[in-house]
Amino acid sequence: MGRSPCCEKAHTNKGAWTKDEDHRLIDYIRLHGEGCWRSLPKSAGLLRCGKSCRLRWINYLRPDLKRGNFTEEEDQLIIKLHSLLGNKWSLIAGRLPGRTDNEIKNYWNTHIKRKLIGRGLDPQTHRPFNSPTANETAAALTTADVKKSPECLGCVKAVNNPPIITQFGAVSQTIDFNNSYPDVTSTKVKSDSCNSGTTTDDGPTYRVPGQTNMGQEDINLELTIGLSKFQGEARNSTASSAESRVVGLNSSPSPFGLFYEPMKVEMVGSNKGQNGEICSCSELGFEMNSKGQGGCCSNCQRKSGYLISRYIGPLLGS
DNA sequence: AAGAGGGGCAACCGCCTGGTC
DNA sequence: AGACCAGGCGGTTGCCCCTCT
Repeated sequence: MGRSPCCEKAHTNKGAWTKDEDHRLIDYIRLHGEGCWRSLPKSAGLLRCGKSCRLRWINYLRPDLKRGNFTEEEDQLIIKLHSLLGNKWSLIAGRLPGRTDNEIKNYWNTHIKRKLIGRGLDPQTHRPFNSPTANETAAALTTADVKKSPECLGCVKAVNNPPIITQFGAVSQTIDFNNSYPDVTSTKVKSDSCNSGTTTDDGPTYRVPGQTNMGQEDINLELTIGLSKFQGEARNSTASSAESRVVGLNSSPSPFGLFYEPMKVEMVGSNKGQNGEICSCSELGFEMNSKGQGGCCSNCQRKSGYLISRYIGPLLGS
């Protein structure tokens, strides 16, 4: 089945954007907000494809974009994230506020790739070129894996044959589920859509599919597994002095110790009554989104931000 | 000073996914 | 269930600019 073009290509401009076009787009979005990119060009008086407008806004015009060179910290973070996620630029961007997937992708291809090669590392596998297992290293979780199997890594394993995974290879240590998230079992975690061992008592260990330990010692990923600030609060949920507590979970916990959906939070103490949901970003030490309500995360500003924090936040530490 | 070559990056293309009807 | 649509994503292209000769 063919698809109709996203816009009438015969009457659209292409190539570099002019200042006038930028201003029209900015003004329109300031007035009406983002969304409905298909109809935006006509409404804004732009002879552009809706997709082109979206790209221009997201990659260049958005006011919260960070301009300038990448810092050494950002470099290291990108390398870490790429080693875990592969070319999932949008996920990586979700972890770097103010940076876009396109920017990171370009930066990777023009700078970091070369940097790693200079260190004798394969930029795709993050292993030394002479590593005998370099070719065996598969990409980390794919977007498709994540989207198709949001319940737990057990389901992801089913997508990623072979399914038996008993070791966490992206880090230099194995993760004991109970140790990495000791309170999951004591806070009545719902596991309504998957029963493939997410809350077992015998402490199963996991690894990211396709990754092994071999060669990892050559790259100090400095990954840590630990409880986040918010998890710490949840751990104290029985204490009367706690300001908030987890009262429900939309989904099961991951073996990484994260929830796949925003956590439902009941505020107690001085904030009583301001119940809502909290983005997993909070687990990384960020603030709860405004008024504690669910929806778009005020920190990451994008859905992929949720994903990144949900899936690998704890691996990176808070 | 001018042309060649390469790097950097904005923008485009085509495919995928999720939502709706 | 499947067709359709909008939005989103990763890969690639092509232009501009800088450096080198």
